[in-house]
Amino acid sequence: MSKNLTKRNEDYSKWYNELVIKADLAENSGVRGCMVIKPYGFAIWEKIQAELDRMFKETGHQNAYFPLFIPKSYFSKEASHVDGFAKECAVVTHYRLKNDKDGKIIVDEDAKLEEELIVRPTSETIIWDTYRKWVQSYRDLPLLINQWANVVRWEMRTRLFLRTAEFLWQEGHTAHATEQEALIEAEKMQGVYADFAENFMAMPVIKGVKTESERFAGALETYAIEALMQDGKALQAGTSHFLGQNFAKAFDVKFTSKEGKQEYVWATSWGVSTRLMGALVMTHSDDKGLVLPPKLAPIQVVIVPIYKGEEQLNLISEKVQPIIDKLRAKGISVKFDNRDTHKPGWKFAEYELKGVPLRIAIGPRDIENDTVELARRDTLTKEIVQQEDLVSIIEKLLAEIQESLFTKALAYRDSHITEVANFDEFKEVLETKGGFILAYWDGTAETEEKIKELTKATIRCIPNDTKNESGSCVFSGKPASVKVLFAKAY
RNA sequence: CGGGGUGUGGCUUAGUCCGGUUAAAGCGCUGGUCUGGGGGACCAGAGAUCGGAGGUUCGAAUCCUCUCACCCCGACCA
Repeated sequence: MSKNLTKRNEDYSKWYNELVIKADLAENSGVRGCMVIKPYGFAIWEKIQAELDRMFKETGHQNAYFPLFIPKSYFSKEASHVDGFAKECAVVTHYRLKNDKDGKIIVDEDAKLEEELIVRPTSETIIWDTYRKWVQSYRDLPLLINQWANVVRWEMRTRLFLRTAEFLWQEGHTAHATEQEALIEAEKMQGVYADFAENFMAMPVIKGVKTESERFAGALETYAIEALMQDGKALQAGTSHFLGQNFAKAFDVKFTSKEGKQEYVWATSWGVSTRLMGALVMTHSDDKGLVLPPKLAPIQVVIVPIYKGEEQLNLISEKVQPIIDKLRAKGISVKFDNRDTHKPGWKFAEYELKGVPLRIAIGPRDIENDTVELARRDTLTKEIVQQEDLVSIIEKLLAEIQESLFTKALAYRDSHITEVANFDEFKEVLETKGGFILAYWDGTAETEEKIKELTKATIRCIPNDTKNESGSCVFSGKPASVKVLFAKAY
């Protein structure tokens, strides 16, 4: 491992790429655009999954699993959906290989599929084709299903976690009897995502709705949570869609209402992906490596012994064991790194790189004084504490770190929402300061497109808490009734 | 998919323009000794058909042709 990470202010993008690899989160694979998620990275993802899964179930959802392959005919039933994904689909055309005359493995042209299969870029079509059979009466509704799966979107340019050709995610797909209920569901899940982002990832997000051009292919409304990264670029961290009756109509999913009438069901879908890993990295980490919020850190506390010779190590191990037991009893994950193959200094740097929130160092001096050295990853501060106070201090500190990461990220985010009144200011802020720009927008796709062309900034969302005010559009000067958030985005 | 670039031990690179001993260095790896409160030192080792195929030549990492892969910048996207 080379010693130094590129500094964030030198090259943020390079810093990110290096960090993901050096912190052992993921690496590129032999397959273009596809990553290998390494054990440490996957452990974080598992924590994200576990918590989200709990939240989904708490809000009444059940998990299920639908196929990886989608028949092309299903896919083409919803027109705008096809338009949105057609350009990035992997297609399975054959089902057999054979040896050619030189002994090379080739595709067997005789084994052509009657109907080609799309590798799912998302599962709306196959799920709605299934829901048709599941839904007959209003009594079968609502249908509240989630699946954890991988999906494939054939991206031209990929970056670990932020955009990969294959990624892991969850996709919720719900069916409701009324429009109102589906709308509430879509908004509810946006709230679940925001809650998760802020309380577990310690990442402040803005809840809002997407403009028509940024909307999911096939949705009537897309609710999103938008986060701000340290380099001033926005990142869409989760989306929840109100699909109206589009998929119900395309797949003929009807139910008999209480009144005995045949009606189409109302739909939502919502998802977050391994992209959250990228968001997590870019929200908190620093030039020394990852900084993980305690609630998602695979290792919350690491203990590094400092010793000379086996005898001292044994003595320290004895002292450490009750500490480990007490911490584990409190549900805190602890690693005692007693490897003799690495030096303390090396380990310190290693765990800083990996973002372990708290580090305990314990050596002969501490044994004498019944103390340990306790170091915080987020502030890089160290203090000497008495062993008897250790567990309660750690509990408090973990909570404090979680809180402080959020507060710090929030302060950064809030100081990077800049309201502008005209387009010169807009460009000025975008170039010099970055972040979100709050401005009046006339509501037209033309304006949105022009601004994107000229500045590369897009409308990230119309914030939920926006007030109905009137002003003039930052670009066109035409009357405008909403303020929206612009930013350059990942 | 358009423009640019790079492929040399596990990693990062030098050497390529201008062909000529046994392909070089740092990191990492293995063994050992000393060490141990912030990536420690020294000694001794292992490890490369120079991305692949073909060609030119007495001789190719170096020149030519083809091919593959990856990276960066654009268009597209969670």
